[in-house]
Amino acid sequence: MALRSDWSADSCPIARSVDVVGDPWVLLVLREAFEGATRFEEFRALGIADNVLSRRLAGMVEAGLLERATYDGGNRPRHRYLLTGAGADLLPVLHALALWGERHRPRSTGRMELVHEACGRPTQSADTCSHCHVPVTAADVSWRLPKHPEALLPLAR
Amino acid sequence: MALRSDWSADSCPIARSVDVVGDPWVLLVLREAFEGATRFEEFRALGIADNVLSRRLAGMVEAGLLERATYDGGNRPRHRYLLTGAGADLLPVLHALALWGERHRPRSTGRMELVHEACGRPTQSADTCSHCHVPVTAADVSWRLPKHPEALLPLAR
DNA sequence: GGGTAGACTTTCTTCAAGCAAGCCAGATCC
DNA sequence: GGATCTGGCTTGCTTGAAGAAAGTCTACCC
Repeated sequence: MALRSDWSADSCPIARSVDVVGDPWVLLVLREAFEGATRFEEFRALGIADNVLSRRLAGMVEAGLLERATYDGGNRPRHRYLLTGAGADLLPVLHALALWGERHRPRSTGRMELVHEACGRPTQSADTCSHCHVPVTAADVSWRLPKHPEALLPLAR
Repeated sequence: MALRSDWSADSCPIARSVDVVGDPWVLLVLREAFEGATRFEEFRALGIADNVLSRRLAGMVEAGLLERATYDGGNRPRHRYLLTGAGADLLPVLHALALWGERHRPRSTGRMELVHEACGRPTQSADTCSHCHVPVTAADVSWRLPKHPEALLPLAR
């Protein structure tokens, strides 16, 4: 598609963010990372093509959203991709998308809820507990997902 | 790029939203719309190619983010693209991107601020006034943009 | 009736998404 | 010790969308 436009030096912070996360796979890889995925194999569950996943992971490491850590899994070296601070700070973007999706693209099969651990209630805000009025981060929120309505999933960070 | 993946019927609301706004131009067209752009000619200022803009506007109308209104500008029929409720509800997504961009891709030239009209203070949340703790929508917020640091821009809705 | 403005449409080239297959190193099976 | 498996990629191919530029169409402007 010829070289896609570059907004990395745009004067608008929205455009600069779009330059980083204005891609479906980046957002979905982030979602998987928050849900605990760390290995190449785990991210494949998204249904992304291998070459695209490889490129995206490398790009996200370069963009500072993920960090590639080498650890040994049974004395063979393995890598995992861990959320950086910058990556974890994108949680409100995912939450805003989740809230919009629930409202404007609803499905009958179970809702997603963003539960504030401290008070146990779902919040309707992307970054604040709508009950306690305190800011929430990955450390304070768990997700209740449509596919596992009984489980409450603490987020990676 | 072969046909891009389709998440419109995914069980995850994040994926369903990504299906709609997981594209740089859609997000930037939305930003322009919040800043008051309504006509084809005005959106061109984004630097988007005409054919791409044409397709995006049509897609966003079909997705229910924009509404194409015909009005008469000097007894010749003209169109404008207006934000729908669903489009306006994407404001928190743009705000979350703006806050992330300011924090993790800062520029020395002026900050963007999301000002809650009622109290006059900038909020650090995507959808709540961090001072008053009330939810904020396009009706309650104005943007202070890096390129016009003196102006306070009320948002379209 | 020539020019301009707005809103597109068409044509062309380039590049990335998607798909499939291949590769390589270490572990595990037999 | 050869064969298979697993994880994490890389390579090759096809198709379609992004980008750039030019063309179209309608209506007013002078």
